[in-house]
Amino acid sequence: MDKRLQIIEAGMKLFVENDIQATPMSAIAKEAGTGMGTIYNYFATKEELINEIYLFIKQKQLQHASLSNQQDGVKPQFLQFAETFITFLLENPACFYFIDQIKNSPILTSETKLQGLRVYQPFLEILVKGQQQGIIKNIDIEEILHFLDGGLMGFLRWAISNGKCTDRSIVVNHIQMAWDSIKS
Amino acid sequence: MDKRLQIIEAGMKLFVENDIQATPMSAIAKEAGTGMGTIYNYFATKEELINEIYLFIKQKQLQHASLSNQQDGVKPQFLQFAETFITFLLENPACFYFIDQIKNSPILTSETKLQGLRVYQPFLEILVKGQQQGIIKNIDIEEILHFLDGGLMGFLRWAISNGKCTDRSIVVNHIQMAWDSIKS
Amino acid sequence: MDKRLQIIEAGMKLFVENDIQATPMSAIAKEAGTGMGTIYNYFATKEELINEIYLFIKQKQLQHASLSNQQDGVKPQFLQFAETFITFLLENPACFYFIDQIKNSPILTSETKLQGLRVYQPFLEILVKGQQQGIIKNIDIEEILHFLDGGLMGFLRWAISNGKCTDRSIVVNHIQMAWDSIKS
Amino acid sequence: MDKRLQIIEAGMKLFVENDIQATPMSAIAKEAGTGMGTIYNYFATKEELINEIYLFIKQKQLQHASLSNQQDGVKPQFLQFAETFITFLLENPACFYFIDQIKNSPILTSETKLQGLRVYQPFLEILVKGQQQGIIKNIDIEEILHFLDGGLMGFLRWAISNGKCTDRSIVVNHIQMAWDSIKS
DNA sequence: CATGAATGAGAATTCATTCAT
DNA sequence: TATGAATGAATTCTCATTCAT
Repeated sequence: MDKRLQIIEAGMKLFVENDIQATPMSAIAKEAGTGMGTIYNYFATKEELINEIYLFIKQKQLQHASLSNQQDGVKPQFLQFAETFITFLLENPACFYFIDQIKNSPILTSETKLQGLRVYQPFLEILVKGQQQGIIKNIDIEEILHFLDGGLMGFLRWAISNGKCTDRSIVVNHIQMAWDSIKS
Repeated sequence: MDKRLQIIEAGMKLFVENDIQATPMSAIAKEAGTGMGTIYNYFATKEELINEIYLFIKQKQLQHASLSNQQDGVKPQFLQFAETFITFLLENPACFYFIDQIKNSPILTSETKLQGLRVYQPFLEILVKGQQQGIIKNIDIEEILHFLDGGLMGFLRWAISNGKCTDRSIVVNHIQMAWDSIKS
Repeated sequence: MDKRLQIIEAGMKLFVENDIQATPMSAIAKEAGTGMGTIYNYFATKEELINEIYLFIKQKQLQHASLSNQQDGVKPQFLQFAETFITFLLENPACFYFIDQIKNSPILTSETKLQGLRVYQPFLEILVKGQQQGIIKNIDIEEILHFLDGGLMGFLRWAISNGKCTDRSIVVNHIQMAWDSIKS
Repeated sequence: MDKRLQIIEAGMKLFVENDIQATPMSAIAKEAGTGMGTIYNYFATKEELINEIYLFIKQKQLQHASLSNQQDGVKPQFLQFAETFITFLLENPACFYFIDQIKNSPILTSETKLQGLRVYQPFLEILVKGQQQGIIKNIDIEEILHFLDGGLMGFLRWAISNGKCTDRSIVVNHIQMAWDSIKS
């Protein structure tokens, strides 16, 4: 019924399966069970569709992460946030692959990239608090963020590609490395 | 004179400036100062050209990194290797952007990806030695590698995009985080 | 209005005028009054278009020939069939040229060639009946067929090239030679 | 040693195996064991090469046929000529395929076609003599020729494609049909 | 809103021919 | 005379987007 959602989901599926540039809009229409023109009623261009899929995923990530950040200590909050973050992507590999594929592409507008960063807002606050308390290294917060984000994505790429999605020990390992890298 | 090299360099330049799928072979020919057909005397398809550019960069990375690994301790070796690695990419941003853009694309053949991994061989040996000496965390070596690689690329993406290429302090920060994340 | 038909007819016309390999798809589009892409909505490749034109002509031949084969004797039936066959091609020289040009080309799939042979079905039946009645030489039916077909095409090539299309006497001559060659 | 001959033979071989338009000059150079440019020392264009191959085959046909036409009667001469003609092509299928492929192509110049017709000169003389003696149908000599030529080629196409090259009975059948078709 | 046939600019690739060695 | 790397015009085919129904 919700054509817009159908199109977003069909697009994500095919973009991930075949690469964005190898996925014609017609294939998305077919997968979504709509006509070609219908897509253009909701998204002005292919690029806009891609941007909207990106934001759709980011939205889901945010919902997932914000459910539980009521802990008080910096370290527990960090661990908690990292785990929910990882878990979401491990459980939604299509989301991971899409984000990984598009993250650095000029197809994303700077506005979209900016909105995407909101997902990290809770994370930034934790880091800042940690720095104030002297628990976390006194390094430019953005530098830390990009290091952690890159490490996370690299780890997930390996984990998902090698079918380790259900192996909890590697998640623990990863969070351990992440925390050790930034604690004072 | 060396047409092959001219083409590789023109390809890298344009692929990085405009995105691969937005760069027609004709543009590469023009940039390289050759005819269209000449490219196809050296590379059977656009995909082969891309694979060869990837291997060309990896080759340069390897030469750069292997210059100096005569240190004896695990930590100094690690720091040394990480620094040369980072330095090379900071000084050759086009190489970084190309690798970052193509690394996970299905355009790269598995054979190419395999050859690309050779760059990390010295690194792997350091990590293994470190684990044997109990200096480095006892985590699957591949997991560590992908975490570090992802973190490095994420950090470089940020550093290069924000014009921090010449700021030596951030390199130090990064190496610090990298080492802390894996040491026991 | 019927784009498919327009394209088939434009293709036949140009292929015959200029040779197949000298006729770009763009020229066909122009002649048919459609866009380039429209052709590819109906025919997946140039080769498929060629195959379909061949079958289109064969279809027309079949319709033309099957109108009148109610005669009873073998000889009258033979003469009748031969004449309708010749007449059709004499009156549709473009069809003749196209068939003559493509008949032995590897561009035609074996499936297409097989379907094309259906045109000769009524003819084969006449020949078989003639052999049973001892009227026709007792030679492998396929050998006879290829001799007659070759002779017919050779004759038409000459007749059409020399503007004898309307000269009824040569048709009579031809049929005479054809019949004499196979009668016991 | 004789580069010209090597090139002609390589060209015939590849044109027959792959179709003319699918055979690049570079492939011919390779097959002939010469450089690309060498071909152009002997033949100004690809078309000229094709014309020369055609004439080369016609030349061989002529030599083969003219060996033995000393018989005196019209019918024996006819049978003799037809048989040598058929035999040559059955024994040299590449020649047959090449001629069959190119015979009606606009690639052949009218001059080339004219020269090619010389092969039939002895045949024409036999036919004329036969007509004068009332042995052969009183039909335009060219019409007869094209009928016979077409029938012959059609028959050979079938015979060679179906591996009947060594089956002498079909040659006899064919000559029988040919003679019956033209005799008074 | 929904549809999908029509469109044509644009891309990869081929290959006959040239010419410097 | 022999060579084969270099050339670029020409060709097939794709696909984002439009618009009449």
